[in-house]
Amino acid sequence: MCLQPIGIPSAARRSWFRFHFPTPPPSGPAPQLGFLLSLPPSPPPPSRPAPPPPPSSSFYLIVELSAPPARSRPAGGGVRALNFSAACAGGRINRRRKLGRSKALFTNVLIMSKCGRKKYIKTSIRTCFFVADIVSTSAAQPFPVLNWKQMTMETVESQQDGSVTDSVTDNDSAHVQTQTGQNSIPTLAQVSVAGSGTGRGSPAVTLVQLPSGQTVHVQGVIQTPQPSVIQSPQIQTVQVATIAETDESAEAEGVIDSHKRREILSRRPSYRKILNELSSDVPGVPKIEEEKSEEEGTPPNIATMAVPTSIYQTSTGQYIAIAQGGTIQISNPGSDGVQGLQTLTMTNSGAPPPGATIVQYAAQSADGTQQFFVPGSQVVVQAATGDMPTYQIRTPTTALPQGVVMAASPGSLHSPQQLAEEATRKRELRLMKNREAAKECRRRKKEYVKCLESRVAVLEVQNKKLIEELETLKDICSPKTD
DNA sequence: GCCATATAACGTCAACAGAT
DNA sequence: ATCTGTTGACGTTATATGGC
Repeated sequence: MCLQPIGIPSAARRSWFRFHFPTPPPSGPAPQLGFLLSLPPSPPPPSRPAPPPPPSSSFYLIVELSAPPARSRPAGGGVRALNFSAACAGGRINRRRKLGRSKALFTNVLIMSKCGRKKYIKTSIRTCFFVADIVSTSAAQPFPVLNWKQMTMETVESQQDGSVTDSVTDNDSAHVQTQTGQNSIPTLAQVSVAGSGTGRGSPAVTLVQLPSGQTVHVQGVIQTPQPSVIQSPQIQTVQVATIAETDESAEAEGVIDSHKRREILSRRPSYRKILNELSSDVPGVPKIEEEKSEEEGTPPNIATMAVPTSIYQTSTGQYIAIAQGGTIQISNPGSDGVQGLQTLTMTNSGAPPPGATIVQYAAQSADGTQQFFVPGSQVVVQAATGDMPTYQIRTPTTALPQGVVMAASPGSLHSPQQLAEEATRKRELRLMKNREAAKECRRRKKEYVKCLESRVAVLEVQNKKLIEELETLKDICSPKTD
């Protein structure tokens, strides 16, 4: 299964992913729906089917739905499914009415698709619905390894009247029939609700009934298909140890230690730091890119301004072009020094797409003094030499362009009006940057939380296994009374 | 269908930390 | 000292959900 972003513009408020199955699901008679499941494990999955995973005593059930979104994904719409599992492709998981609002209670489900306003029908599984096996919880690979698995889903008819709407009864349930590898021995697992927390933030408890009759409690079942980057307790331990080693003065040790401890507790490391630290430890985890500037040679006789950071607001969304070493070449400056054709040379892919109309464009020079605002400009691909495409930003003006403002350095500002304009521009620029920063921060936080939840789920399963093992060993070792 | 509530994402502000 | 990035807090918005 490949994970691809659905065609949502970058300015969209949600990130949605659609799972594409390598083969279309067999169009067998309902309710038996067979399809092939794959997840991107590390290393990359072989062409299906993958070797059967080792037998495991427990698994996570991750429920997702079919029907692709009918329209652009609305805010909050269907998002509830994400509360429960790792990704969503549209549709939703219906909740049982009598169980309150807690997202903990998404486990007893019917797979349904919205076919109209507040009308839901049973639907075939087309996009994602998968069972992930946890096959490894070792220290070297402490996170779930998700394997390919061929599975069959069986929907259960409503025992009431068969109509599947919002009024799902308590008897409704979802059955997942799994077939591992070539064995094709169906094992039936029933998922039912075991918890009843209804408050915000109450833990999700899923009771998974295994074919053997064994039940497994799974809390906070969230799986990320990519390698997990949980901050492990070991890393925290190392950090503390390092701090302790740097304190050489025995006298001040207590004071400094407590001070540093306070520092550590007062503000935890940023998500970027955490994930980057982990990415260096966990191979295959992409690093969050740091901004670097790199010098570019510039042709002579062209007015050139280094652009450490450029921000574009185009008609199709906002783009932040981190012009790493990029330059803005004013190849045809007008009398104001800006009017005319500007050529933006980018060294990364942060530039707006060709054809995008720039609503707002702000560039700051290396010394932080000059800014341009060129609304209405258009991005045109001028040339693509090597890996450094060149874009032209065409201003729509004839005479002095509307909205084109060239701000001189602060030292040359005289009137209060100019100062006010400069302050306004700076504020707008900062707001724009902060807007993007907040978005990025939220994204990192979400990733971080997902990882933590995944870690919790793994550790709980591991804990359960260890308890079982302990009980078994106790039984073996305990002296027989009779 | 209406309404209250839940949820997720957003924008902004402010505080803080680190870089310059 | 100043600038800039990061993130918690807060209010807003849009939508789904559930009860009536």
